[in-house]
Amino acid sequence: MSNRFGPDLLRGSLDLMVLSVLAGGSTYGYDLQQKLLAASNELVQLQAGTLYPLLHRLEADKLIRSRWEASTGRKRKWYEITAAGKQRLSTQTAEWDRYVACIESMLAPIRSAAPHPV
Amino acid sequence: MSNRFGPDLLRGSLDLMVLSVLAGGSTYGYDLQQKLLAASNELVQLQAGTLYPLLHRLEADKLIRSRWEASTGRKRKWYEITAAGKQRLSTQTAEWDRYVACIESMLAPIRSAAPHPV
DNA sequence: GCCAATATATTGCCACGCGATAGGTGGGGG
DNA sequence: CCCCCACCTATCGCGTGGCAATATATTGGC
Repeated sequence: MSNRFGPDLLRGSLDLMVLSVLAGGSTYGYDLQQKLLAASNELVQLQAGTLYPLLHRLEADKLIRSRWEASTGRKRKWYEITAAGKQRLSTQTAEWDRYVACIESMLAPIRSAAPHPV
Repeated sequence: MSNRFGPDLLRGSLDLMVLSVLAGGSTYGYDLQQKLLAASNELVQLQAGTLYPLLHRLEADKLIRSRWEASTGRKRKWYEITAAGKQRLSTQTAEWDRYVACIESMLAPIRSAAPHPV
């Protein structure tokens, strides 16, 4: 099964989501996937082919940092948000807010156009 | 100059925006571009290479309908939303709402994490 | 020992925003 | 009167990134 949102919707905010989860504490890929699933009320079901390339991109951009760790039992690749990542999270959040406000103002007339009459 | 939002953010909601504008009345491409610019407070500056292919896609999907019209002076291609388009607008709006709620719930802990202390 | 869940990774496909480019029309100023 | 410029639509190629499919290894339970 794939994602409940279209791939296009996700595209704008996947980085934001992942960074925000990692801002709440370090974790590894598979667990991140589960956390997103839970935090989104089962709506964001990230595929492995989406998740891992994304993490690699974020790491290449120095927004996150990784380390192989076996102390917790199984060998897993733990990710941690960097200072640059936190900064990006902040600017991305601000852009997200502007974006939502923008769309909402465009949808306003539609919404008030009585979908169900008084 | 390009769009003020990244291409990825736009991707999820461009259809929604265009349909919502057209739901407010028929118009032609160039004017739609200006309307979006104005309605978004200059934030959504759609390029021609984005706008026209998008309109053609929406028309191919029967969500909008076009007609060359010269009665208003210059020859322009007028677009009108169809019944299917209105229906799509409605479902897309609902999905948008779920999407925003989802992201907002993920951002909530970040926002409450004292960006500026009490 | 076998199987399912856990865990990471890669490849190819495809959609689409964007920059660049092109072509045509109409009106106002020189 | 003609030229320029704003207007208006269109297309091509590029890069990005989500996704399905696939591969591979590990661990715990039965």
